[in-house]
Amino acid sequence: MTKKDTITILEIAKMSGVNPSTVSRVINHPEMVNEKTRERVLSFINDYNYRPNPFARGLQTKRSKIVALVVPNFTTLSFANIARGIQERLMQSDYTMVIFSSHEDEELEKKICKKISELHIDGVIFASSMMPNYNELSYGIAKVFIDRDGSRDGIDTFILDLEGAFDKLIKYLVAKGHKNIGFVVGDKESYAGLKKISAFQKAINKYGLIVDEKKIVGALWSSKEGWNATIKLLEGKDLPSVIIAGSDTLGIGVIGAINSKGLLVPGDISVVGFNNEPGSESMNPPLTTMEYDDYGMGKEVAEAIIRRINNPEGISETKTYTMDIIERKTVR
Amino acid sequence: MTKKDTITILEIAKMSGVNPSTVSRVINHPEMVNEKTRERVLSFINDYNYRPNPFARGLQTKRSKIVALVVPNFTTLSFANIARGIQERLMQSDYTMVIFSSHEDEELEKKICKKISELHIDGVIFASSMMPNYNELSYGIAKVFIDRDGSRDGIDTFILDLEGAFDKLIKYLVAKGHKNIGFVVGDKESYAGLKKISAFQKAINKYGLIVDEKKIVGALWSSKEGWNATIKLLEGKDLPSVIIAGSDTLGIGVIGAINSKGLLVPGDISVVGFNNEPGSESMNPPLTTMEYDDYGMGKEVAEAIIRRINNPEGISETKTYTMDIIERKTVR
DNA sequence: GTGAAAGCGCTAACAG
DNA sequence: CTGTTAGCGCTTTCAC
Repeated sequence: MTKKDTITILEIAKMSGVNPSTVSRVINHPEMVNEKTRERVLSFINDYNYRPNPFARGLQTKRSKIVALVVPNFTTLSFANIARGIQERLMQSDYTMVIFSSHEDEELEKKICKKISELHIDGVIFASSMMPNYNELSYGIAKVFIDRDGSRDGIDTFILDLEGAFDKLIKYLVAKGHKNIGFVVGDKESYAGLKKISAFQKAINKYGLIVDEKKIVGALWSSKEGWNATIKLLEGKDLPSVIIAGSDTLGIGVIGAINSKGLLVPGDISVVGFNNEPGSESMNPPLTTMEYDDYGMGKEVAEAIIRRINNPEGISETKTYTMDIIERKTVR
Repeated sequence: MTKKDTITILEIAKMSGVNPSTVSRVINHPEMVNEKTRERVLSFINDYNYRPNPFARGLQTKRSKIVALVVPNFTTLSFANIARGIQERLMQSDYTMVIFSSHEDEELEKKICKKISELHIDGVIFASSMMPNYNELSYGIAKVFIDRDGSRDGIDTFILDLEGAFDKLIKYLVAKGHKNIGFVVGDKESYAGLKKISAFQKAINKYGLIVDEKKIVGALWSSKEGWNATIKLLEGKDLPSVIIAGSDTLGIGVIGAINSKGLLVPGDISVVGFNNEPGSESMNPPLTTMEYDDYGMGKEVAEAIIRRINNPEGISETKTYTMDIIERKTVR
């Protein structure tokens, strides 16, 4: 009720004593308008709080000023932080963000891509999504990938350097004397799981250890699953001296399982998590974990998609984010 | 590239040998069209995968088929689940969801409301948002409230029954012999915090205990804050026999702090969390907590906003969600 | 049951 | 630098 319902460009034009097209120029190409005229028009725009009707504008420009973010789920904290960064940066440039969750379901993702095309969304950010469903998108829509390499297709790419992360981590563990390393991955079939496994193996080899497949156990991404997977890991005689969890949430379960066997962390077995999720600092004992700047990544990703929308032809870039070890109390 | 770029209603009309208005009717009012014609038109629509241009349609109908969800943050898990429910239900009816986070910042929320009006969004779902910034919205936009009572303003309302939850919980604790109950609230200034405090006090009184203000300590919503707040609670001589945490995340810190003092959970002090966040089942020991069906709530909320969009005058409804105790191992 | 025509509000040539 | 004009693609009276 605060605002009069529909003030149009025509009315602003009349009041300012100019043609609608001049008002349009004031908004879209201010430099083309004489300063005096511009100021006058602007004052009416402000007084009446005029905003161009996005439908009419979109019909003409074929731009929606909407960017979509496609994530595999809403609950992974890291995505929430990325989303926050994206949202903030996008708003600055007058874009609106819509989020879609694919639930790691290929069919759903296909539907989402269709929807995105139908809505005439200007750009899409794919965060760790399925394979190339994105060709379901209308041709020419701006794209940015998070955690999936699109550089061959000329798509800007933001990658989390998992290989570097595991390199750092294994090196650190080896330096502490650990040789028998277990890994509770998370969902082995998921993209994130697959990448972690390969990075893990690579680092294990690099530091002269032997990859024991039995020490790599899968679990869906919940603590409970982490617990169960860890129990399996603990069944044999040959106990690992440290267990890496694919996420801190998983780590909760790992520690729980270890304790349930009457073993202590880190006295008997050390534990490392991933992502520095809230709570990990206050666990008992506080969990050593790996982290990166997801919020900052979100900002940069938003920056990239805006750039790409305005310059579809520009050469694509790849940016890598490194992870750092947050040392706390679960590694001995 | 999969799809030809722009197939319009005109082209479909030509191919089907009818007027554009007939195609429009097939889509929007199929019952007005002769069955034969309808089928023929429909077959072309499907073959060419025609979808009405949302700009043109919106310009005409003043509807965007977009619903906004305004949340105080992206990271609270309960919101993520609500969002998932909303998204799923909305997609079924061909609506798109946009999410905005206000960061509990009133200015930002005001800006968001403006933006929502500008975008001609059809409906807004406010999840535990600030005071009545919603009058910043354009008049007549459909509204639904989560966790804030709008019934006096004729707004559909979905409430989490915190009073009922605390009633249940305190009753349960009293039955187990607890008389000295501490409460690590979370942010005392936040809406959620305020409501929890008042529900807590009410229940305490009802069961004949005395409210000791010193036993109600604030904290921002992180585990670390929960830890610090708990340390304060544990400073006096008069230790509580049970501590309620405003969220499971907080609960992690509570348990950590208790342990850090050389005390055991639940041996020395019992702990109860809120929201049954993932991981709480696998904590050590598994955390007793309160839960409700946030995902289901999301679905119903979406249902309500769609109903409201299509029938702005209907009488408003209020639905209350109850919380249940998930008994695990932290209460003795 | 269907067609014709107008117009939603805006932007972008094209003149001047 | 500014006005004129056309038209984006759709829905909706109003006739027939």
